[in-house]
Amino acid sequence: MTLSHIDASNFDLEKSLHCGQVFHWEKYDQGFVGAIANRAAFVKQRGERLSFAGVPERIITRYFSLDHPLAEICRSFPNDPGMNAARDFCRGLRIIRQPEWECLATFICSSMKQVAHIRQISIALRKRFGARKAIYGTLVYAFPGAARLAESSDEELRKCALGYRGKNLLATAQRVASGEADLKAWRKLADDELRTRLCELPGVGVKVANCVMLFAYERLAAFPIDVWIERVLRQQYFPPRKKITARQLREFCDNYFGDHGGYAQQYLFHHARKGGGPKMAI
DNA sequence: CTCCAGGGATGAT
DNA sequence: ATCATCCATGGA
Repeated sequence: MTLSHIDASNFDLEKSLHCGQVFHWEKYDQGFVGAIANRAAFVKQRGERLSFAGVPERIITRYFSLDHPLAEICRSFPNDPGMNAARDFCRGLRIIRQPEWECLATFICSSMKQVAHIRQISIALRKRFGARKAIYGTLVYAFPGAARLAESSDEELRKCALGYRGKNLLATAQRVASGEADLKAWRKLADDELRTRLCELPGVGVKVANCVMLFAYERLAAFPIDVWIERVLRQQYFPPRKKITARQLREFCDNYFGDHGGYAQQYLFHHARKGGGPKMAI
């Protein structure tokens, strides 16, 4: 399998894969192997040169959003100390374009879980139900389609260590497989309408819906609020010990971070988790 | 509005 | 080796 190379300036592969948006990539040689939709891919980065195998260039460019005007997006962030520190720390981090179902299913499983555990669930589902592919003699697994999971069972899903989430995943898989929930058709919906539809699915609340909007539907303003980001926001933007309702927090985020709030959220999130940024329990 | 089940990894003792 | 902690959703 031959390696191809492209210029990928203002891109950080490692950060983009490890900031909590995708969970199935594994280290291999100097890079990573994983599935992009149903194909096995190898990717590695050396400076501004991105090398890859297994998929054509357009798939790589699209998946890693190399077409996003990242410098412009970062300039649109608010100018405050916390945001500026996060912007510096996360240089090159891009929001990955994930297939809708793969993203939805993974984030249903993410509820009440930490990144390390979501990884295990994602890999377990892929190994048990997904198509097996090989690249450089290494096996990688595509994420199983909704139809495959819909014909599974609560018991079988629970073997993938997802506990009570199995019930929600199964019910949502059935709605997607039956066409009752048409994830592709939802692309044309406005943000609020899309969020409403996603929240009607079992196991999907506002937080998961916003993750799916950001990571699968290119809604770059969607701002998922989890406990991590909530800590960051309270610490950086609100007086200590002042009581702020979830609603006020939501309103602040939507107004303050602007059209690329989802990018700002990822940067704040990744900086807080990995950057030793604001002091918090890790 | 508040309370709490739920599962399994991870960190603390 | 056991114990406490983490945490989104949904339902009481």
